[in-house]
Amino acid sequence: MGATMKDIAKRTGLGLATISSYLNGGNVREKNRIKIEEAIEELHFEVNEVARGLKTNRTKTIGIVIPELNNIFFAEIITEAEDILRSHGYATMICDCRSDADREKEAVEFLCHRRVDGLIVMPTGRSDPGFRRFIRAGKPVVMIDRKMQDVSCDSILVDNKGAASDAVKRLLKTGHRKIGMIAGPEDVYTAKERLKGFREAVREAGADADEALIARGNYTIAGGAAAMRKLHEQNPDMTAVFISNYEMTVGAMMEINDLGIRVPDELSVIGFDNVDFARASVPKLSIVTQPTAKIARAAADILIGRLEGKLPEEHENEDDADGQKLSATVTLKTGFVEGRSVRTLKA
Amino acid sequence: MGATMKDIAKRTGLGLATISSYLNGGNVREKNRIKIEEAIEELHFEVNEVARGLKTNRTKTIGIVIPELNNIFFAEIITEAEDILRSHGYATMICDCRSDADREKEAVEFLCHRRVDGLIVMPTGRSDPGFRRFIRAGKPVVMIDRKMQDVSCDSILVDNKGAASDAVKRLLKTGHRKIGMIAGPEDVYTAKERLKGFREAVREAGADADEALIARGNYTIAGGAAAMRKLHEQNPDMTAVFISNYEMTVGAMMEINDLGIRVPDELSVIGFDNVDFARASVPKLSIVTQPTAKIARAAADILIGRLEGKLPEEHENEDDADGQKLSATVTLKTGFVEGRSVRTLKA
DNA sequence: ATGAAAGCGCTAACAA
DNA sequence: TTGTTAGCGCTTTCAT
Repeated sequence: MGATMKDIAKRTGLGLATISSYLNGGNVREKNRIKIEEAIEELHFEVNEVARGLKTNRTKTIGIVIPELNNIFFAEIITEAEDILRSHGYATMICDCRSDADREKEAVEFLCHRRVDGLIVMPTGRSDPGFRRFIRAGKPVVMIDRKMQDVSCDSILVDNKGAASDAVKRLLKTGHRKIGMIAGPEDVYTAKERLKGFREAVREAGADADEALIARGNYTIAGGAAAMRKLHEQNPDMTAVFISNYEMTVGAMMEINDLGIRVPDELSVIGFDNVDFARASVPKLSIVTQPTAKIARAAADILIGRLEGKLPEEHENEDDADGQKLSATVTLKTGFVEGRSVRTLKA
Repeated sequence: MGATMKDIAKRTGLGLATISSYLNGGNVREKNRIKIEEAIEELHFEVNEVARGLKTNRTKTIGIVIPELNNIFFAEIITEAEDILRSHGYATMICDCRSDADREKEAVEFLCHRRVDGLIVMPTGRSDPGFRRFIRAGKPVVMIDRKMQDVSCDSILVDNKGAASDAVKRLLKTGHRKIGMIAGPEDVYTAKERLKGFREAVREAGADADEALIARGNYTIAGGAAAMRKLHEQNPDMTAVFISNYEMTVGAMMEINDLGIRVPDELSVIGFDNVDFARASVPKLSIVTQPTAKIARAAADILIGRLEGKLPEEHENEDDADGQKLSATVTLKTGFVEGRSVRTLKA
């Protein structure tokens, strides 16, 4: 099958070390360089990254664990991250854990066995995904969309609270007082933050802070639809709604569609995340956007930095509490795309 | 760092072969089994898949090459395929090549170096993605959404022609005669097939077969929007339009939205692929759907079958023309989801 | 700059 | 059933 370095060595009459040196950018006499290149060409030699990985203990592979691949927000991040990582020679192993904590743990373990050099994780819920061992082994982990106090790893976050608060303020500014919110799961970090932002803005403005104006939607399409229906039933006088992720935005729009509610005449809407969907909606939706490409780049850059730059020294003594200090947290700003789904009230 | 088999051997006083046998499901005396399990537990031993891969020459890793990860159709397939593969112990390395033929080649090469055991490819265009060498090495390749005559690998297809023809027939049945189509790129297999189906149905029914009723849209949102505009301008009397993939459906809907065209009163629409989008549209879109889960399962099953079952014997003599016969082609049926975007004409 | 040799962690023959 | 040993393809001292 594939030719090996030995074959190249035989063919050129050189030693293994010379070939290896050539392959890794070392100095090789001009004459030999040519000989080697010829041999590689003729024998169709390709470095066996597996063998290299065994020897160097670095697989040049990054594991990515996500709740759902089939979700534009995550898919965009991964597309970008994979691109950057591959351009640095890193392969990407993706594990979709379908928003399930057990699968998440399995995935981390799976990737552990595969000896990935680092991990990008977008944790599903509250439970410990089990990558402590990973970190203890000195391998870098970057978390997206979640902060863990007791684990020392880098985090890439978005200003979720600010984004929600900003969206609500836009509604308030146009005269809305009875604003509903479709919130995410109680145990998800981003959902909590977004809800916080909502509450803060409502309270500050002295608008209606009735808890009945808040419905949980579980971050799914079905959840968004159900929450929309509930909000509509419980709050006949609600004039606007803020939906806090993309899937629920789709679900809510379906429900609005089904209920025959006209946007924005009867109900103003601010959604989340997907520009294309927003632009294709009738009327165009106003939405909060997240900087997916930046998130991906930040995650990939930090990971590569840790891997190739100055790694935080592996602490021999595991009970060293200082290890924590080394982790970084990047917080990115969200955006807003204006549509035609918000009505200005006369009142 | 991680414990190795040697450590387990020392700890238990057993030989390497016994440990290996245990790990691979071989027979081990009860006593020893327990000893081994204890040692594994205490030492936190985990098999090093890299070393195993080097030895067995099987990495238990599948490469997936796709045009766009950030695309629901592909994302759904990958989610499912990854799930199945992982449940069989295979890791998945994904390469997004952004619909670029050069990147596609790079990706295949990249995965080749990584010594993946097999490949799932959804080829971008016409050019040879360069996986011939792969096949020649006896490694299985499954192609999705494309057939190549001169390469012997398995293909998973969908009845694209039938799907398009069926969609058009629905329009014809409701009285439409001037039906536009937003077609995909000329060099993409699925696009060609869908266009064929459209033409066939139109011709059979004796409806208007004016070429001006066909606009190319490049399978992108922007392309779909531009094509929609063009169709609208060139065919003031067009009463229906069939859009042949998801991204273009979104784009077309945006444009329809911008142009202020009312669906279905002024224009009937049949789109493609994304049920959620269709249900969230106003009015609900009628669409052709593809069995993504089945596609993924077929691809994964065939691949695993080749890998674990009776591999087609590696032909010692490469010029054996008979190798071809062994490849399978699976063709799956599409579905249709009825919305409210098609108007029945009185005429 | 180059060669010889050891060894990464595992599997697989072969022996016992 | 279990132990011994060689070796997968590479990198990496250590000599030269």
